[in-house]
Amino acid sequence: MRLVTWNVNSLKARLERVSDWIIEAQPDILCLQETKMKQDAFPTDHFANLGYESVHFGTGQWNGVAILSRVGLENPIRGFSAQELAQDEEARIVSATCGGIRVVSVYVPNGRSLDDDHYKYKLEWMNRLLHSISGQHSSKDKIAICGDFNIAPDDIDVYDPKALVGMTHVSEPERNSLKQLMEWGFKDSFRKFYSSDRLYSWWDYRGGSFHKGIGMRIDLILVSLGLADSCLGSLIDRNARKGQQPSDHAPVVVELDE
DNA sequence: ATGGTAGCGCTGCTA
Repeated sequence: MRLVTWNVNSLKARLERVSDWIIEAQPDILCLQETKMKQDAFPTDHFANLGYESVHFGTGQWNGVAILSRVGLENPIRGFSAQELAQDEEARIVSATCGGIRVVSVYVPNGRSLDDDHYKYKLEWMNRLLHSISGQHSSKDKIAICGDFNIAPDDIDVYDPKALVGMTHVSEPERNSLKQLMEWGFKDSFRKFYSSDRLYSWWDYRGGSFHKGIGMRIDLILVSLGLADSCLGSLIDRNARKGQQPSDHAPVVVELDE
């Protein structure tokens, strides 16, 4: 089973490109982030024609997360819980059971800067994610948290650790929030297969970062201990970051023996 | 040289 996460940076601007990629790459489950779409603008029928059931949680011009699946899609939940959504809840998490796996698509707040309130919100959001998962599951369950974490787990996941001291994505508190999730019972599926540096999933649009190899690995597929042994391989599709009007993120793929 | 680019939606915010 092929499980993918991809921050598409506007599904409206990227629908044709995303569709072409789906036809080429044949994911069984595809988690999307930054659809930047209202709930009813999501092209449900378009994806159905490609063979995918879907669930989308979107509120408009920012955020927006979705799951596409061709191996079933049950018990979808928009937001953190099945309780009624808070009016002002940002569209950053959606989950569904696909092919026996509880799949969670997340778009973790960026943080902006360490002295910004949005950074506190990022840490709180990560804490809420941990408690949402730990409150509903055992790490022996089959769970995959897929998405744009806006956190580079380690120094090898960024191009220049020294240049990023004092910035978001690499700070100790946010890395610790990710570590807590891992210690509860998740593995970074990509790092089961690769130990080297310079393997990134995001490159700034500005300054030709992609072609200079300046990026970060912030898009992760975390697999629960109950799913970790099923991982057969992983890759980041850098080709999807090339050409006309790419997203600034590349798709991250994991193959599961499921 | 704290610039640079992209998307949304219409002025500046977000990333």
